[in-house]
Amino acid sequence: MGDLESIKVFLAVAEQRSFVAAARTLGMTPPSVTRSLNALEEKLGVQLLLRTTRQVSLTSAGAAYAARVAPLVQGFDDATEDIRDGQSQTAGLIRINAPMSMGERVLPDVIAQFRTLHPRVSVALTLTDRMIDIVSENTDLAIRISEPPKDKLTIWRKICRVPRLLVASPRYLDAHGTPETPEDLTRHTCIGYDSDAGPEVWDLANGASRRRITAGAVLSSNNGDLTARLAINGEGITLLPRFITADALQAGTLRPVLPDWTPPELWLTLYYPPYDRLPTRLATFSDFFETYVTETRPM
Amino acid sequence: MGDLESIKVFLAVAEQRSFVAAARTLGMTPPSVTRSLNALEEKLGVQLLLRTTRQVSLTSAGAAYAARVAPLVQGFDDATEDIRDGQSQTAGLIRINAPMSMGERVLPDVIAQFRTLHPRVSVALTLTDRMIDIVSENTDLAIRISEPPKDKLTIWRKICRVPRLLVASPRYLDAHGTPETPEDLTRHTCIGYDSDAGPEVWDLANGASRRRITAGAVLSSNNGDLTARLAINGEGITLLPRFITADALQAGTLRPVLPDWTPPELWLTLYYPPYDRLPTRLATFSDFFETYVTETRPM
DNA sequence: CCTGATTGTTGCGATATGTGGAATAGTGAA
DNA sequence: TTCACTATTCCACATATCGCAACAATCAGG
Repeated sequence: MGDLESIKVFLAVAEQRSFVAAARTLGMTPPSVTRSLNALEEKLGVQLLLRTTRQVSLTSAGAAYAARVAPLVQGFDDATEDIRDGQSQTAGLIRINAPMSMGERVLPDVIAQFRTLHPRVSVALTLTDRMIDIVSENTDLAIRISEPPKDKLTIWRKICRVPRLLVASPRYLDAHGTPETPEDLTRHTCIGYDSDAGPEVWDLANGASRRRITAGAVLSSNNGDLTARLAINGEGITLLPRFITADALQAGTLRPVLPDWTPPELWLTLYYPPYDRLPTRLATFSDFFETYVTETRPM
Repeated sequence: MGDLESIKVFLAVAEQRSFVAAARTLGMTPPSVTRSLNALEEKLGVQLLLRTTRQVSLTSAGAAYAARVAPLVQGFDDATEDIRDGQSQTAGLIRINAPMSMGERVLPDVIAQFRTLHPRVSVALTLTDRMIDIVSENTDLAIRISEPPKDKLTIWRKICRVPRLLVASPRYLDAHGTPETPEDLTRHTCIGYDSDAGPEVWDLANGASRRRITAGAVLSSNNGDLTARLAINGEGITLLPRFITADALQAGTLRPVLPDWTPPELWLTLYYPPYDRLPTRLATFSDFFETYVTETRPM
C-alpha cells in the first residue's frame, strides 16, 4: 500500500476514532484498515494508535504526526485538484516563443486581448528568430513563419498564409533602375535572409513561369525588421512578409518590385511540443490566435 | 504503486531530466520509472513530461506541479524523520495525569528538573483525583496512589510505598480525647476518602492484630489536601499519606493518632496506555521519577 | 452474572498487481 | 550511414493485496 494512502487511512481513523467507521468512509474493509495502519506504524517505527476493541485513541506521537501531516495531505489534494483544473479549464501558464518581428507587432495585442478573455492564463513570451528546439527550450507553443514540417516529433498547425512581396526604396530604384524581369534581379543587390542552411533562394512564379534567384550574396540579415530597414535605407531589394513592410509601403518609403512574380507561400504555423493531447489552454489560445490573425488583423 | 512514491519518481526524473538516471538513483529499473510516471499522469489526467528518446523536459503543468509538491514531499520526509527521532530519543510531548495533591507538591520540581536534563521534552500536566480511563483521556502516563491493578489492558509500574498515618488536630484530641485502641475510633468522627466504591475502610494492623474501621460516615472528601485542612480545623481524625501531612505534623497543627496501628500499604504507581513497547521518553521519565521519589525526595 | 452485539485482528484462497529481463522503436552523434 | 543510447513495450513470473470468514476481546443490557 502506498505511503500517502496509508497516511490518509491513519488520518481518517484518528479523526473518527474508529476502524470500521474509517473503513466505511474510505470504501475499504476493516482488515485493510488494520493492515494499512500496521504497515505505517512499522515503517515509522512508532506506535500511532492505542487500540482496544472498544475504543481507539492516539498516542502523543500519533497526535503530533497527525497534526503535522494533515496539512501536507491537504496540500497534495489541492495540488492535484488545481493541476486537473488547469488542464481541463483554460488556466495556467503558456510559454510562447515567437520571432522578433511578430513579437513587436501583433503579439502584444493578441496576448492582451486573450488575457482579458481568460484572466487565469499567464503568458511567458520569449522572442527568437532562430528556429528552436521546442522541447529543450521549455516552450509550450512556438510561432513560426516557415514551410511546415521539420522533424517528426513536433506537432504543428497551419494558421494562415503569409503573403510576401519584393520591395525596394524609391531612392534605390531611382539610382539603380526598376527590374522588369526576374533576370534583372541578378544585377541588383538582393538582401537575403541569413539562414545557416546557406544563401536564401527566391523561387518566383508568374503563372506557369518560374525563376530561381539566389539572394544574400552581398547583404543579408537574420531579422525581418532589420532587413526592412536596410531596404528603406536604399541598400537593395528584398523579399519580406507584407505585415513587416506594410507601414513602409503605406508611407511610400518602400515600393513593390516585380508585383506579378510571387514567391512560394509561407505559412504562419504553430508548433507544439510532443504532447499526446494538447492542454486546453493551448488549444484555446491556438483557436483565438487563428481567428485573430485571419479576421481581426489579417496578415 | 503508491502515490507518494510516484511523485518522488517524478521529481527525480524532473530534476535529472532522464529516466535511466532517475532509475539509478532510486534503485529501480527504467521500465518501472516509465510505468510509474504513466500511472501518475493518468491519475492526474495531465501530461507532466515531454519525452523524446533523447531528452526529457517538463510541461508547464509538470513544472508547476513539481514546484508545488516538492516542498510537500520534503515535509513528509521531515515529519517521518522527526517522529522516528522523537521515538528513539527522549524528546516529544509527555501528557501526564496526576492527583491534585501531588501536582501541587512534588510534580513542579520533578518536571523542572527533568526538563533541564531533557530540554526537548514537553510536558502537558493535568490534575485529576478520580481514577481516569487512561486511554480515553489522552494521557501518556498517569500517576496514582493506589493498590496496583485495575483492568488488564493498562500497564503499571510500582514506584515506591506511600506511608500513611492517622492524624488529628490537638484541638480535636483535647476536645474529644485521644483514642487508645482502634475500637475507640468508632466513637470519633473519621474523615474518609470519598470514592464511588462506597465508604472507605481502614484496615489497621498492629503486629498480628487486625481491625477494620469504616470511615467517612459523617464527613468525607475526594481530595487529600481538603481532608487535611478539615482535620487541621478540628473536624475529626483522618488517614492520609505522610507527604500530605508532613508540614502540619512539623508545625504541630496535626498529631499522629494510634501510631502503632498501620494501614495497608499504598503504592505510588505509574499507569501507561496499552503500548506494545513504551516510547523512550516515557521510560526515561519513569526512571527519573522513580529515582527522584526514592532518593531526592522520599515520600 | 451471563448473553449478545460490536470492534479490531488474523488466516486463507483467489486475484491482481508489480517486477525485471529481453526485445523494439526512435533519436542524436560520429 | 552507422552506432550508441534512451524510453517504451512485451511477457512470464513472483509477490502482494484483497475480501471473506472465523476469532478474540470488550462493553451494554437483561
